[in-house]
Amino acid sequence: MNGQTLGSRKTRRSVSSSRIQKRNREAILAAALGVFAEAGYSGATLDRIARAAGLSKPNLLYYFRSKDAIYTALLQGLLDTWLDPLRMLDPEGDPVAEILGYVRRKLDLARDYPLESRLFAYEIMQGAPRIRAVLEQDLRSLVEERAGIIRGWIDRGRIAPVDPVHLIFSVWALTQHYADFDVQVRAVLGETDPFPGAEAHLRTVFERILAT
Amino acid sequence: MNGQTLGSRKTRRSVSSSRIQKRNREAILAAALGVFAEAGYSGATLDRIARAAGLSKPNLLYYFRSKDAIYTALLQGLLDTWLDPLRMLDPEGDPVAEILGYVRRKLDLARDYPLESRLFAYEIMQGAPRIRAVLEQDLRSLVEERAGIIRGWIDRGRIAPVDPVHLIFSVWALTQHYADFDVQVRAVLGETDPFPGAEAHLRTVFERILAT
DNA sequence: CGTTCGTTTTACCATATGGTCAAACCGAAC
DNA sequence: GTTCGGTTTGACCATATGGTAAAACGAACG
Repeated sequence: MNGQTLGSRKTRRSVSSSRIQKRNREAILAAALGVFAEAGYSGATLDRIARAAGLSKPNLLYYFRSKDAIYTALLQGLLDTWLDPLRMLDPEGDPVAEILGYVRRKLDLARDYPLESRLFAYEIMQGAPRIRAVLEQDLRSLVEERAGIIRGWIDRGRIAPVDPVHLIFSVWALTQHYADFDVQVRAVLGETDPFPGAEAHLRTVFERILAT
Repeated sequence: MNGQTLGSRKTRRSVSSSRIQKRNREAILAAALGVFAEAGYSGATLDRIARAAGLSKPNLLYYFRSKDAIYTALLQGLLDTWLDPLRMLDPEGDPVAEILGYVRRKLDLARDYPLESRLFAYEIMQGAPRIRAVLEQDLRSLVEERAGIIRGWIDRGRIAPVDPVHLIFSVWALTQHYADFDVQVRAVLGETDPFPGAEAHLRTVFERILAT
């Protein structure tokens, strides 16, 4: 039985150890998220992650068998959160409000989880080596399904005709831009917080795109 | 006098050597662009770049004094090309046509120079350590100036009111998305070439945003 | 031919980095 | 207090990688 096991028999002993496990694994993931998001996969070092997590490098490797394992764990936990806003599109709701709500939730994610956004961006830009399969299956079918909903709205004349898939791409692009290219955005805007402006802008933009 | 010198006295000798210099420097930059764009700065190795350029590593370092020098040279050459489309906004032209033209030129860049796009994206995402100053000065003033033009069009009622700076961000985001997140886009679309669809979509989108 | 000078290669180095291992540690149960 | 099992550490290793030095190469010129 090694340390990776998170099983929960053995009364007190294993309760307290699993508590430590939980705490440390979370600390590691949090630290790793910061480092990976800042430097990308290859730019991140175990030393930096360990230091950020307040552990020694071998101790870190006691909780995750490799750098890759940490990275993969992060990605795995991310994907669901990342696609949730899209899943929330309600076919029964008001089309414009639904899409505006989607945009808003996505922008909120970009604002509140910029590290996660960047991590994801790095992975995709590198060719998505570890999540390509997920993209080609889960993501693809989710997008197709949601695009179907949007197409239904268009067919019923509830919103102006647009390519639904490219519309979804546009939401991704416009919202993630504020997280991933944060530095550029701030360089242009000065010290102002970009997000209030972004929110207003995106609302206007999508209202106009969808208006019948 | 070392090899870095590109001076041009000494008749034939230096002509032929500068020819070699030019050829090899170009080969190195081309190779490095591919490698950096694929793996990011820290993921790229001199060995890979050298092999891709058909040179040995020490030979590579005969032409550029360091990995950083190669990277910096690439970035430097890039920035101008990247901002050109924005510079071409003609205050005298038809507002909608001008902005649509800008979008189109930017999308063409994304299609024809995806490596450059990704290189740029990596740099920004890493916090733009080597071009932050340029962003905060050249880029910022260029955007402000061009935003002024757009604002003028709005004031004269030629296009619908939008925040001009966020409008420019939107152009960047929407066009670069197709280059930088290419893998994701293709995963969703299947084997289809995304660009024809993207072009039609973006034309529609910006027409609606700008329509009075 | 032989010198010259830009170019290329061979051999090499220091450091960084992912990862291993066995010993030490430590709190809880007996 | 001793034992037990999970946890932590110090020492260490192999490899990768950015970079250097000096010798070898080769085409042009006298």
